[in-house]
Amino acid sequence: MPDATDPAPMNMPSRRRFRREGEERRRQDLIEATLDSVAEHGLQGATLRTIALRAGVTAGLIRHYFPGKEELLQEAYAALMGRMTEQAKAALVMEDASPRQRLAAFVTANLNAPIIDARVFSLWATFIGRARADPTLAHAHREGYLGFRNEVEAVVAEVLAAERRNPDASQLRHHAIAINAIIDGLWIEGCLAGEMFSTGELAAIGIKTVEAELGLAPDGEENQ
Amino acid sequence: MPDATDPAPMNMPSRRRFRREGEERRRQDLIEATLDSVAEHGLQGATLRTIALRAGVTAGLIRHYFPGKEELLQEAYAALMGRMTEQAKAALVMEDASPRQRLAAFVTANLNAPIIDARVFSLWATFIGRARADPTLAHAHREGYLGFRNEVEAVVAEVLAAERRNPDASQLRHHAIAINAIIDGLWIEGCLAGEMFSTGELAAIGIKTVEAELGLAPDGEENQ
DNA sequence: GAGCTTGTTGTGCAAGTGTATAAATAGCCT
DNA sequence: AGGCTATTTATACACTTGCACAACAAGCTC
Repeated sequence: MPDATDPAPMNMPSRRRFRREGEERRRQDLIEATLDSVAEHGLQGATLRTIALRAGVTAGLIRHYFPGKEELLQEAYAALMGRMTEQAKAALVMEDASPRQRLAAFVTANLNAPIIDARVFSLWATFIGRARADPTLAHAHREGYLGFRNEVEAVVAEVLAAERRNPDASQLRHHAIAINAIIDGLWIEGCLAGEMFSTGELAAIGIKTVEAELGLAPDGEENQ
Repeated sequence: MPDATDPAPMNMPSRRRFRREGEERRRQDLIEATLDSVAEHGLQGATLRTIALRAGVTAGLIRHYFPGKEELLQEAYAALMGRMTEQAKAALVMEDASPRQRLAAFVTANLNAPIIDARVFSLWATFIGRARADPTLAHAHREGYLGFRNEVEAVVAEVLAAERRNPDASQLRHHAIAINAIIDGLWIEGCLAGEMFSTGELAAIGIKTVEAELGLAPDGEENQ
């Protein structure tokens, strides 16, 4: 009579099968699995075993690619920020568009998917919450923030130049700070309560508010 | 024969001395210690033992006041949000002030200490990062956010009424969303990079941006 | 195909986690 | 002062965590 307690065939000692992936591919997968784990369970829930399970490997492998958990998390955060700013800046390099149109496109890009996304926001908040205690994170954020704000300031300068206005450096800086705040604030609202806004509504509000901040006359297509 | 393995003096059985504090006091202390721990070490570093140490008690006591760690964290978050919104709203109840002045005071209150504070921001980010996975946190945030936005919308209505403008509900809502975003965005900038702004600078930018959003004529004290 | 490199697995371990519970004592009531 | 009770301490426990390491096998080179 066969062994009823053992559901598996007799070849017990067989190890788990595996494939050798390229180094870059594995690192990428592990980073992605890390971001998924953090987004879903927070930093405390993102254990090496959880991450490994999600990446389809066993926990021990992580140590083969990263010195420790700390470094894995840092690389994951860097990857996240890189992706976000990259997508955001992409809207700025449009050819054949007036500065004002480029600014509007920038705002629109930042206030729609995939930038407006609950998962991304959750990750951002989780990591940024540790920035105060972790100088590495703080520095990474500072760089990203200043880069972003400088982009904004550059477009603003072009927009105002096209309007034949001549703001001084201080005014320019204030505009950049304010516009950055508008985008960030609406981004948060959209990520946290996305279903309260219809499609494109946040972008429309954003453009209107930014143009009001810059003192631009309302566009021809809408009045009041 | 005496126990030679015991390095301590003979009066061993002495326990740690303690005082019995009132229930409300102890709960308050534990919540504060929890917020401190979370702000300093993140959610993962906020262990029961760390919290207890900071509160000057032993870990076991926490279970006497809270069913579990989860509930302690939830109460801590509620306390944090309560304190923040309370301080913010306080600026709105000024007597003998025009709506426009009250709005300006509201913006100013939200863009200075103690609302602008790296520790508070760190806590906010840490908790809000878990909102997606924790319905309790999500609900608490939603309530706070809507309450805040409604306050803004009410003042905006008064301000515009005083200016003899007659916005419809949709315009009012958009103004509230935008102003909320401006405040939130500047709040983040101030918390994360406070030393980049001079005192009162953020509040000044905030007021100017908000008034531009509402289409208010610049105040008499400043031009351009 | 044989052999070698190294990516990958599996197991083990010490430290730390939240929770449970028994033992002690501070401080009120009489 | 003496006792009672609830607050507080202290210890135990089962479990998880990050990390270390030895065994293994995938897939290249010859």
